[in-house]
Amino acid sequence: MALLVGRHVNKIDRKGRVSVPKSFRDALDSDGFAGIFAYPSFKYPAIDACGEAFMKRLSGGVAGLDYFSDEQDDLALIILENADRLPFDPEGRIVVPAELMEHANLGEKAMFVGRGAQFRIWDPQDYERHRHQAFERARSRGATLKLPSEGEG
Amino acid sequence: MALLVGRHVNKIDRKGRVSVPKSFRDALDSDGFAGIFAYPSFKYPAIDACGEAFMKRLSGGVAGLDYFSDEQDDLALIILENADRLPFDPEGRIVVPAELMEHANLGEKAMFVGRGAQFRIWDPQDYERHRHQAFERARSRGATLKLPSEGEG
DNA sequence: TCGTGAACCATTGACGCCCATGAAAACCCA
DNA sequence: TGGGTTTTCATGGGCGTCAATGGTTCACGA
Repeated sequence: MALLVGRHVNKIDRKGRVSVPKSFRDALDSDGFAGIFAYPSFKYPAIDACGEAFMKRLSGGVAGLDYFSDEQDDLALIILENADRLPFDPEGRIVVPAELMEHANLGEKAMFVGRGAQFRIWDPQDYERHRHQAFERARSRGATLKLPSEGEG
Repeated sequence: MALLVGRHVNKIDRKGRVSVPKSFRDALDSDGFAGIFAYPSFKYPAIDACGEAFMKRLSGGVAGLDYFSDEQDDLALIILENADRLPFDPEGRIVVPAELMEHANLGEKAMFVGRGAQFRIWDPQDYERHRHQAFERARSRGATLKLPSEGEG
């Protein structure tokens, strides 16, 4: 699947509709279902989202996932139970359920943040704070990154 | 992939477009996506950039968490979340997002600096200062470099 | 009949595509 | 080796298309 990257701020209209960025739709629509799966993030006031392929990895083989450490089974279960299936309308928009709106503290705008195979939806201001903090932590720590060797990616 | 080397200064036009040096485009266009991925550098007022293959290594590293310590995981996330996918136009130019323009202190010109598998984009004057400092540091430290043996490239 | 939600249509503004120009480097041939 | 020619690359601007957005209509269930 094409990588989900970049940040896009879109408006949430009076009906609760938001356009999913075109590049995200393109990356996801090979997944079989024209829409996204969304569930509340554990660590942040944000919405985690992905396409059907990734969701199937969660539901099918939690065992095969390195993604989550010790409590991976529990987490996958919680994700599945809390996930919403949000189809695109003909213009590529979704309707964000009230529960998720509240969890992510969403108001007039929603920021879509690409994370490779998934993406997150934040309130733009919350994300800006979160990002700034993460940046500073990494900088003050003098963070370095060891990459997997070529071909393993 | 061919190595990215050399320094090139190109002009940023009124629309925010810059030509990516031809030699860089040639080295990257075997990556599957005709364009670059760009994200702000931690340590410098500069833009880090790479092709899709390199970005997928990062994305893969996040998904296969084993490769990363906690710190490295954070860092990879920050890179992924801050990355922009910048496609070439038919003339081989990209549009630099306002946020990156600001981070790298870019004005009328952009300097592309090859770094092997990636490259950086600097304001030409900032780079000159940075380069001078790095030179001095290395000299005063008596820097040496241990190379991997042939074949481990 | 009324309320809810989804499909349809219309607007606009940004972005990508196209062509034209200029400059520089590579190339060719005498 | 030097001059002339050709190709390629960087640059600038105009224009068309499409993505994002807002409103209205239509279908269906209560």
